Amino acid sequence: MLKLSKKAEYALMAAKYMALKNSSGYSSAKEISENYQIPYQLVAKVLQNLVKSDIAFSAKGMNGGFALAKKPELISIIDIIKAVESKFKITDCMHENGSEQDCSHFNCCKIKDPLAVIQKKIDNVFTDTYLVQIL
Amino acid sequence: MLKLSKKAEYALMAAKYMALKNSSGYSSAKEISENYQIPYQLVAKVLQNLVKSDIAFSAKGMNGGFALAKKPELISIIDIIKAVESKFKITDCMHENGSEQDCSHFNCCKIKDPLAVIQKKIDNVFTDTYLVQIL
DNA sequence: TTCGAATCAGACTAATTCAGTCTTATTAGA
DNA sequence: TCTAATAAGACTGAATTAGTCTGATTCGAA
Repeated sequence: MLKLSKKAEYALMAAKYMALKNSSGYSSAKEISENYQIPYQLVAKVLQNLVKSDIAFSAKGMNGGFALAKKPELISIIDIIKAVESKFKITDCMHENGSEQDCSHFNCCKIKDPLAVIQKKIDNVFTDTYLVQIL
Repeated sequence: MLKLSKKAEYALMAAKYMALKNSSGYSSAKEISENYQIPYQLVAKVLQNLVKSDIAFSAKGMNGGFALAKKPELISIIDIIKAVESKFKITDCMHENGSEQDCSHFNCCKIKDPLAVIQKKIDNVFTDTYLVQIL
């Protein structure tokens, strides 16, 4: 319960790798996979997600790879995690337009509002931590 | 990801029910189940867990049931959640005596320490919220 | 003293989620 | 044109979670 997914962990690790490599060229998925002992396919997928969210960019072909799009001081880890995990909430209903679809208790729920307060505090924990702090 | 379990939700709801009922006798599992639309067996199990953790006490037999052992101002919701969920960590290794058993990366992990800081902050969010705040 | 309403406990099942693999396509440089 | 890289999605197996079922125990009241 309340666990981060492997995808989220791998995304943080990959971002860290690229940040440490700094501006010295691209990091390939294979390179990160081998250095940090992460399954190749998973790192590759996670890196693609980072590109889609404009946290990193990629170059195809030989000598290609991935690199951060911004400085580590400017990348909040909540953005890294959200790039790979859409559901980042303590309950299923905890999003805009939450409805009975998400939870049969939606209309009679006794703890929705207090949990929303807690959700906001947890969001802040991640929002206020930047990539540079995990290097 | 990062979701609370149903057991945790039900525990908070059950605690809230008992708190609202205040000192006017016992609340039976059936009563809570019907009022808050929670499966009977699950509420019953959750209530038993609360008793084991000294958050509530029980009375068997007819007219028996459950009641809070302390005032809602004195019950932190982290205790309610921990009563029903032992794993309350963002990673498997995030506990005393974490080892290679928990995660094959344990000895080479690049993000363990920063995640421990985040874990502590999340713990504080729950520790600093009391039952009285979710009534 | 017997019956019913309640707690207590644990095994079991079904559903969902998650981690990881496999396969194939695409791209660009040597 | 060959090779090393990204890109993308389907598939599988494992693990977790939600919920059910069954039965035992306890106490009070009729």
